[in-house]
Amino acid sequence: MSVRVRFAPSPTGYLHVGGLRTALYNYLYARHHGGVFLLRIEDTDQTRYVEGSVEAIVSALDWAGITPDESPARPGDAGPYVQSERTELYREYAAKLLASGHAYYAFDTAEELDRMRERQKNAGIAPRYDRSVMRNSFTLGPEETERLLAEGAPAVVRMKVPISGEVKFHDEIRGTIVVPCKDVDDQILLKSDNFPTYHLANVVDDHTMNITHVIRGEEWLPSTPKHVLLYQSFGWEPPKFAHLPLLLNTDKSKLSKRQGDVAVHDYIAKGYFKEAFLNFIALLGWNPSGEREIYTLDELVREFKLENVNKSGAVFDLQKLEWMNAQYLKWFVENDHSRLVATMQEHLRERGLEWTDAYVQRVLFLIRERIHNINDAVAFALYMFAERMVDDEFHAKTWTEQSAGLLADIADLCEAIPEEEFLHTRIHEAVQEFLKARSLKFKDVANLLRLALTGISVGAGMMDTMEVLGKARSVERLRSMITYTPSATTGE
RNA sequence: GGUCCCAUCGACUAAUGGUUAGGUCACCACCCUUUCAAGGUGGCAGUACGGGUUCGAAUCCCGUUGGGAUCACCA
Repeated sequence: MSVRVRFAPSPTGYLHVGGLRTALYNYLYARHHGGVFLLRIEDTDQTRYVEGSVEAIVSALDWAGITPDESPARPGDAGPYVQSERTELYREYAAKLLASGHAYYAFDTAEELDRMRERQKNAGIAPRYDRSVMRNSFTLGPEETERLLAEGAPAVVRMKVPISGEVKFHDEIRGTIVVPCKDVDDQILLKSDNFPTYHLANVVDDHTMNITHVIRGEEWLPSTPKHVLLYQSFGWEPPKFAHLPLLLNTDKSKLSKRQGDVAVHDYIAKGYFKEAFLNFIALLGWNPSGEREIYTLDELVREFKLENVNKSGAVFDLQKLEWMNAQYLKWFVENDHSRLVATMQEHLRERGLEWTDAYVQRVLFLIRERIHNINDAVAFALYMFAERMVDDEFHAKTWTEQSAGLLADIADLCEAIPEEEFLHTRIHEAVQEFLKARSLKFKDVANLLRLALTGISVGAGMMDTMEVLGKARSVERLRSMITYTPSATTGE
């Protein structure tokens, strides 16, 4: 049977980076085996639904390029796999379980359940639905149950977990897992509002959608025995399970909003490349056993194997993400810069600045090894796009008695170079000649030039910077520095 | 607390019974140098602990400890 996997988020806001990794592994697994990757929206809890989150999830997936083969966002496809649109289906299946004796009705109120849990807590035992004392088909008897139902009393359907025995299943990543039935709760399957809970909907959907592999986060491991029991009750062959290690905060707890950004959109907004981001999260919990760090999506597809997925959680380390993004940045600047130039143009427009693509590209090339993220490019080299802002501290440290004279001479010397020869090699030549005549080293004027040309102490090489800046602007900046006076400080 | 999962440098990981326990990020030093980077070279740093099994254990088994997840009419 060919592989069919699904990513099944619930629409409660945004796509979590852990969710993206789960989606990615599902996608990689499907592509690797020539299978199908599906998206299913698990929205059976109407109270938690957040407007617009389905679109947010779909757009994040789209950004990453791991688009589902069939999805609710693509009308006309085999979907729609939106659970709230299939509630009738779950009710039918709940009825089957009721009929076969694998489920029963319960009429307890929220308060009664709270009290039950309170008692259990005080007695030091695990909170679990106590079938023998609560109000349900068993304690009430068939007639009373029928009467309550006929009256329309609020009722839920609970799964009837065997008293003894054990549930056993195989996890593709963790091996055999065994849990005693006595530790499995009589989970609610159908809520009193007639909506299914996750457990029922999930099992019914995975079966009816012919899902072959359930690849999901480790947080689902504890409820998997319930699911296995449900498959058995229905007489269905369960899919294969693979529970992925969690993505962790620095303190090793489950990656959460409290300790940093967890929404994929946050990282999109920060300017990370999808290639770098995918590469990075792919390697969190999985490794193809080599010493390589950089992989394209196609390469990930080719290499991906469930058996290489790790068992233990992985800390989401921003530093490594930064490094990886910088690697991709350099590569893109040198090989495929159109997207980057477009991004920079956007940032320039926001500042009311206008430059040609060709110029923007030259600046980008100039600074490509000094930034990690394309979003930093314009701010980093703002002096290339706008008037230079002089850092007064740098000025104070750099400026000496000789500075004015040196700048005047170098400005003259630059002026003498023909426009079309204003290239870094030619400028270098001229400056060296000048320095030699004065018995000076480049070191002696480097910071002065930097001050005049960029205003700040950090940046690309001076000759290259001048070439990109152009003759006119270079000369102008050198000259205007001569008469520059630092803005008056309050002490003066 | 019950149940389940997990355990190699600070972080991500490689090594599936025999390696001086390897690589990457971060950190440190040096080189390069025109500041800052980038790059190069080197360094720091790990098999949680205790028992077994074996000629031989990071690797298999048991226990301890530690961490995590989960225990809703949420997913």
